[in-house]
Amino acid sequence: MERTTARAAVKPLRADARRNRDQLLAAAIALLPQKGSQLSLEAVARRAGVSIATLYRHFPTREALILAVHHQEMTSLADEAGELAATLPAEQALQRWLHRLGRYGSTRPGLGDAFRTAALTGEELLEETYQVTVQALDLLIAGAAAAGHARPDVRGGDVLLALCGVWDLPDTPASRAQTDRVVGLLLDGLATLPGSSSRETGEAPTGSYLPPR
Amino acid sequence: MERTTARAAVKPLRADARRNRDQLLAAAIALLPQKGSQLSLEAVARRAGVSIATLYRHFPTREALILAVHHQEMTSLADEAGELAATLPAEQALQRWLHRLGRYGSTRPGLGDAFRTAALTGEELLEETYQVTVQALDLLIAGAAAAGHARPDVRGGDVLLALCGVWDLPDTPASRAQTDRVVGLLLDGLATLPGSSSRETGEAPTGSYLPPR
DNA sequence: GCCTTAAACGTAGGCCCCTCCGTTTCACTC
DNA sequence: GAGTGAAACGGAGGGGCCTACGTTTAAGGC
Repeated sequence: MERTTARAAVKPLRADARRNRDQLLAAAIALLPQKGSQLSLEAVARRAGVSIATLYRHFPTREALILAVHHQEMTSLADEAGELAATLPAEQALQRWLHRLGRYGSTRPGLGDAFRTAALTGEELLEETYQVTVQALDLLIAGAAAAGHARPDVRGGDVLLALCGVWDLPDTPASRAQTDRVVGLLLDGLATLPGSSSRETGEAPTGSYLPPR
Repeated sequence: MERTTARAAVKPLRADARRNRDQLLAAAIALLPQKGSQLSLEAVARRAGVSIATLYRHFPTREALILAVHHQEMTSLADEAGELAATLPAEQALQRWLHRLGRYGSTRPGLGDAFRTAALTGEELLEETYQVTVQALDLLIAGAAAAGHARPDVRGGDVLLALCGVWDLPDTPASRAQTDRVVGLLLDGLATLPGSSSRETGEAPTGSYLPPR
């Protein structure tokens, strides 16, 4: 697992750039909880004491900024996935972590939007925070599949996109319950192996094409 | 089923208003396929030959416009749900229709975004097109649950939100396959009854609170 | 300590979003 | 067919998005 691929090759930032980047992140962290994914980028720049152009130089898109804010937390959440996989039966590891991910995302305004956009703009760009999350999911799914407790044909990206659909909702008891229901639904779907599935009787998709990677 | 609730009570529009509304819809239909959910509302207004204020008067939000564009098609898709429920075993009806919905949404740029926003802004406003879809899903799920082929604790809105997360992707073979995988995942999750579920061993959510409605 | 240069910066401007407010137009009555 | 009120309309403006382009500044060599 080399999730920090091609990271030693980056030049260190110039001092002023480093400082501005940190101030932008701090400003975004302060404004995100209230404004969610529709925070004003100009407001972030103002609060950081830099121009809007500087913000765009460091974070070329809104989603890049939001994902950068969550990068550290998401990375350590992904590390937990590795630990769970090492210490628990594969099935439980997957269950625990997916519940954790569900809770995490539903209390982070804007994260769902950012993940969706990251998935959309093509995984080519290896949007880092997104990739870290998908890889953690892939790891857990592969583990459970190897133990015969999950189907192998579903990808981490599939589960993530389905899950983060409910993250946009405001954080209320009702939407927390909804997140739990969706997590449970996805887990049960994952645990249904081909053969015991009821899917064969439905209108079959035209082909079971699986994209590379 | 009275999905056209409180519809006879609305006054007919004035002639000019009716005309402008139609022209706005036509313009949106023409622009949506290329631009998706980020089409320029000013461009829609220009193409329709009206001012931007008129657009906002008819469609107070971007999502209202997009959902209005899809209203007719979504309504007839929802009608098909009723027909399937009447002519097929409940389980198959659910499967067929969900696959159909998956395909439909993934070829309608902007629809996923609009549904997510409709869910977010509170179902109080009974955003019509959204409600029609959720009700169709609820109907099918209830039917399958009554036959013992679906769990009763999952709501149409849950499934819809999870599904439309993948709709934003551009329409490629890869993303069509992804939509199929997610639909399959959700169907299998729905078909897993409490008791046969593997969920009990995981980290349990704090409560099984179910919101009213 | 100066010089150089690539890196980083801010200003300005075009476009879009959305709303306020004064004006126009339809529909209905007499 | 003129009058009237409510409904619908457009212009204008403040603010955010994003980029082009000219200016400033940090970092390393001498």
